[in-house]
Amino acid sequence: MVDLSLSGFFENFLKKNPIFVDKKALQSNYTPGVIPHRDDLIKQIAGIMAPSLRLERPSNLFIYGKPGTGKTLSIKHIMNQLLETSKDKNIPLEIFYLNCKLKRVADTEYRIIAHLSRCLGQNVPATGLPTDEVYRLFVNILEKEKKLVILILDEIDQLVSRAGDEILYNLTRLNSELKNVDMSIVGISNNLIFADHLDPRIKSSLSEEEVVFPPYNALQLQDILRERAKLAFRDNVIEDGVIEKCAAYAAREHGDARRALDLLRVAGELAERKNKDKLTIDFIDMAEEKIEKDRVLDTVYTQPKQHQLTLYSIIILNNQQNSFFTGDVYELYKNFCFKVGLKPLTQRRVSDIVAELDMVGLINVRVISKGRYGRTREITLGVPTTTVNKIKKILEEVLNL
DNA sequence: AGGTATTCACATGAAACTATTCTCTGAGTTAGG
DNA sequence: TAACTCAGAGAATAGTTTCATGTGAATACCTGT
Repeated sequence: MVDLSLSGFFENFLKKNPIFVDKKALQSNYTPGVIPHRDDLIKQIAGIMAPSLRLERPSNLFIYGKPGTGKTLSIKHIMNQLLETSKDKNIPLEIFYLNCKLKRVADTEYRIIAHLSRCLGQNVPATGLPTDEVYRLFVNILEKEKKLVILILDEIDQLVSRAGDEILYNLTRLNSELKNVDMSIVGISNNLIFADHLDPRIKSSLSEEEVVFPPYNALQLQDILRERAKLAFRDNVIEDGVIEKCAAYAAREHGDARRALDLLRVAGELAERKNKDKLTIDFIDMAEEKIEKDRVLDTVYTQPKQHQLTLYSIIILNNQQNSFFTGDVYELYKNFCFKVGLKPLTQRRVSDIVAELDMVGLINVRVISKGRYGRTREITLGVPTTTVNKIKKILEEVLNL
């Protein structure tokens, strides 16, 4: 009986008119043919990069902009164009794009150099070599022939916060040591004030040129969404007002185009799952809720055990009293450690964990001074109550409490 | 009353330590000539 | 003698611990009126 109904289900699924034509167009790794509302910026950057085609070293460039403002997309676009032209004209130009956020790929000095060497065909072990040895290997293989290298470091702020700014210093210095090769560096940062606490020497040499990507406004977001929706959805699927609402939601969150596209895609998926052949406005709200919930549950799930236990203690405390502090959390946390058979960490560490949980947005934290009674963090949960219960369940399961 | 000093309970920083993963090297072992 | 095995040294890295210093305001303690 079961398989009968199921095969019917699948048949139905295939028979009905799909909402999507090409869902890829809404996914975050999709590279569109046109990048709306970024012409000026792209031209500006292209102008800065252009000397590379004459084998002159372009100025180092720094690009700022909030997430989802088209930085990466634009620079990749320019990069492809440059490479194409250089190939046509036989210009020895190489461009490396590195996303420094990627864990275990490009988030330390060693790894960046090792990765670059690998791109050049030099096999470098993941560990075991001294860093300067890796530098030597890199320089050796790089200097084999005369050429121009452009190094694009995406999310460079992550790199610096993780590994310090000596890397950048070394890279700029490396450039002056290279004989055969000219290298210029393009740094991309989500953080607008990132460069402020950089060593001034590094800052001045690195940001010879600066470009800022402003957030999209709601109208621009609408254009982007329409463009992509045309590719992704079947004609006449989207009800009036859907695009507008989607754009409005995302514009509220500092004009993040990626978010807007996600919202539209998830809304589409929800509509499809409900067997609807129209994408109506209320799916946007549902999508918003679902995205947020998925994000939260996913972060909870991927936290290390100690973090999970800390979070669990916070949830329990939150149920018992309406205001509590680091010390309370630590006491309860120790209890749970004992119950679960985990070795408790020091208060110092737990204090950092609390800060980390705040960073990922699971909790909200405020440093307050209670005068005579010390200075501590006041902790509140940063997720809606319905989700909290779900989190609690997950944690109890994962930690088998 | 008004002003200053204390004091609490952590926050925040820096350095040192630990465990793990990995390479490289050279000594010892083995198999084949 | 060449090929192989294996232990030990040395590196990078993530996650902690240890030690040290910082901090904001409620309270305790003065002081002169």
